[in-house]
Amino acid sequence: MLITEQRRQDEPASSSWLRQRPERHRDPLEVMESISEIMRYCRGQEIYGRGEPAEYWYRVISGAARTCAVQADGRRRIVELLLPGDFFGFTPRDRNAFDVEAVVEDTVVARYARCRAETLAASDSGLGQRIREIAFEALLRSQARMLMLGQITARKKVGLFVAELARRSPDGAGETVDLPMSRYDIADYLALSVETVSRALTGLRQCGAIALASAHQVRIIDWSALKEASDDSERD
Amino acid sequence: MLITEQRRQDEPASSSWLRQRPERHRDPLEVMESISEIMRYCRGQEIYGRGEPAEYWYRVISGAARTCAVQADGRRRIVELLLPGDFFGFTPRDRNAFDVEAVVEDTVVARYARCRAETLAASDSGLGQRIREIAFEALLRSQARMLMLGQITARKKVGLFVAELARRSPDGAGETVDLPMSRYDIADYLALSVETVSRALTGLRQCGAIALASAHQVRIIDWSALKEASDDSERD
DNA sequence: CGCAAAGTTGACGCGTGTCAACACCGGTGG
DNA sequence: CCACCGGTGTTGACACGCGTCAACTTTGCG
Repeated sequence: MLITEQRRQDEPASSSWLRQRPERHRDPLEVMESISEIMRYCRGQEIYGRGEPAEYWYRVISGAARTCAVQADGRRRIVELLLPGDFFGFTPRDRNAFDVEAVVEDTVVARYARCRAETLAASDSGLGQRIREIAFEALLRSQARMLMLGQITARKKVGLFVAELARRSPDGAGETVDLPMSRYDIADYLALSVETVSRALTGLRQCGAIALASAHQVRIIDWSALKEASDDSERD
Repeated sequence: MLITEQRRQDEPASSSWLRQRPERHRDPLEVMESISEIMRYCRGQEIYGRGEPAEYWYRVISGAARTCAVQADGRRRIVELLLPGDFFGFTPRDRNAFDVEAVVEDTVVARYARCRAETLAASDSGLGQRIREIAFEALLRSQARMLMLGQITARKKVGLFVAELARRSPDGAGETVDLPMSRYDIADYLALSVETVSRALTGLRQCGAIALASAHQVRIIDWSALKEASDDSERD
């Protein structure tokens, strides 16, 4: 199960965003809070850069962040979208492989000095296991995302993206989702052009799958139409 | 305990496939060999299935394996291509998320009972750290693969695929690579159709980037043309 | 009010999926 | 030995969806 699920923008500074484990055992992660530093970033601000020494592990507290890469042809690609509860900064080397930037204003992040965290994990095997589990979750997320990327039609990609965002959004499977990112971000995330993302969204709207309150507020109307958005039927 | 048949590939040293760590310290993974069981699979045979209890971690000794998923529209997708040295079976839940099958005949795999491995890691923090590191590597591989998937043209996807396979192939960056898998596998791996894969390969051949000895033997001629295969110049 | 960034919509060319036909290869049985 | 067969790989024809370029509208901010 996921640890996440819990975050809300307006959580107080405590560690209430840390999902409590089932009753009698506390989450081993709590011991890592002793070395956490809270950082706050502006919209677009770099959290760390590619090639820098990987000195920290991070966790999103509130807001959102993106993992960016620039490929040979100059296109930017967004490798990961990081939401509250997500860890990042995991790398097998001693240098970071990608840039990470804040997506929204006042993105708050906890960071943990890597060497100190490793030391903690060495003496607390429960913590070590928990971090492995978190890494496995990140891997599974990445693989699930790959399936999304492999979709043929743009409408399916965008539909699955909105659905996933809704599933992970604060109120669980609520019907309204807000897209914290710009169309450009979505395009780079799904390996599409901005125009195609825009067209896919209006297409989903015309199909009756979603409604767009504002450009960043999506209300999901027909959940199944969203996910299986291939039925090229309607055209209002 | 109970390693019956060591992989018979002409490995001289007992665990030469185990990456030696720098100097004075042995790889912590070696202690995990005490609980390894060696398994052998036929071409196409299932190693484990989606939804089964995740009881083991695995490592490819020789041969190759693929992580498969079937998406809603019935298409098969290959999520991971597992080559010798790669670990798999990592999942945050208690059930496997995907199917894994052997790609080539006589694929040999070591498996480690998950609970026993966790116990070992709990008492040997070096091992725990090493496993985290391996999980981070798997994550990085997955992310690198995503960048490959995000390429626009099929020729770039296939070119990068061949290049990566060459880089990871036994003889390092040798000039001849053999594709252990069928065109169908490549297609499902790159989210393309079989025909497009075939066309991309002949396109690369006509561009002078590669030569095809047989259908599964690729000789790399122009390395840069392979990677930046977008210059839509020649057409023999 | 005015400017710039972000988002939308249209027109058009090209790459890829699809369907189809064919070539190639290994195995089987007459 | 050859005929037959199924699986695999290649090539062609065609339609459609996406990228690109362009123009316009909307939003946000001073």
